[in-house]
Amino acid sequence: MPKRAQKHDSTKHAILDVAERMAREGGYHDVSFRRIADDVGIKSASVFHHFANKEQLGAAMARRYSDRFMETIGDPRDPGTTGEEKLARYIKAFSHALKVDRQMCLCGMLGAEIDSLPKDVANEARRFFNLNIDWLETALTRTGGKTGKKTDIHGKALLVMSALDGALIISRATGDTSHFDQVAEQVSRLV
Amino acid sequence: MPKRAQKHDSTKHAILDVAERMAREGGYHDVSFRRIADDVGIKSASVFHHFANKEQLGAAMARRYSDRFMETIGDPRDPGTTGEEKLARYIKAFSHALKVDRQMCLCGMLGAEIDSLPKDVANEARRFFNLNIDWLETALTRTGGKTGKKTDIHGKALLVMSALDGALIISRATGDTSHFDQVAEQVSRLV
DNA sequence: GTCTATAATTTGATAGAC
DNA sequence: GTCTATCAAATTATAGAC
Repeated sequence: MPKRAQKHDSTKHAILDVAERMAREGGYHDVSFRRIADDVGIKSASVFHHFANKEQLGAAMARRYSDRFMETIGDPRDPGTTGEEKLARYIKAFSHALKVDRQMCLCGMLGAEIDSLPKDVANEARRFFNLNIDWLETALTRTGGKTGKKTDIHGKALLVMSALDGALIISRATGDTSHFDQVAEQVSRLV
Repeated sequence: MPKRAQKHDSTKHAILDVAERMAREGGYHDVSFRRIADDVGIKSASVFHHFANKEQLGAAMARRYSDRFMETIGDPRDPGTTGEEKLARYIKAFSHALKVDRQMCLCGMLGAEIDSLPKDVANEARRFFNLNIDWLETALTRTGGKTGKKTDIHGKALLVMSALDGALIISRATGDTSHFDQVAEQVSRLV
């Protein structure tokens, strides 16, 4: 039977949850071990038992976010759904961040900060964007019952992701979630 | 003749320059009085002579950025240029941030951080977005020789700004400036 | 796995001399 | 307008007991 270091890993999860919330509100530089510890209900020294340093915590946080995001949007090759339905699902993931989480997309935030991030954190942010572009290119390959041109699809993927990330920022900055909806509506009509 | 507190205001300008660069790289929370002072070549106590606290420095920085940006993009009612030309100029301003400054749009960064910003800084960021949306709506009112529908124009303004701010993030995160160009090309064909 | 205690550094900010 | 000196608090991080 497999050995396991801990039963539930609940503290590590809780740390990542709090760190993610902080980063999605104020960015990587606004994440603090003390405040994480306070929120989780432990001491900051205990956080270092789970993550060697802030860079590794940041990288784990970004990696977990990316993995969860990719799982949410599903398989871009799923033959059971159309390109339009896949795009709708992608838009829904951003909408969820805005309206349910009421936070930025973590990697959108990290992307904006990219030049100031420790190497491992920056790499995880980069990975998120590359995964998203690939996913969108695959999902948008066939829309309207037709197979599109590769360069067009690449451009559309970039536009979709740019518009949604930007719409998150604008909606949150203006405090008007309908701004996101109006962008999303146009994005979904793009394909 | 008008009294004036100082001749050139050069230190104040230098402080704002450095603060802006720091904020556009790492966000508001990564701006530090000590590091500003080091870069300018003064002591951190001297920075407090020009700005009472970090919030006021941040607000002044955002205000100056907005004013400069609006001046760069010009008069949206200028009868000498078409809506298409105005949009091209708007896109150019974002392109300049990416390729010349090699930094984020300051207010795009502050917009992402909005929930974690001191009140005055957040208000300046909000002002930037409202000014931009208004500018775009005015500039895009007449394109292709026709006057568009108000709701369409509002939506287009939001999409243009969202896409460009998002494209800045994606291009910087992936390290590929052509990603911005591909988004910009589609945005300019939108009108 | 969590704690106390602590180190070394950085942070925003103030008082007061020049 | 800039400086020295200083402060209280916060930061990342470590050592070692339990």
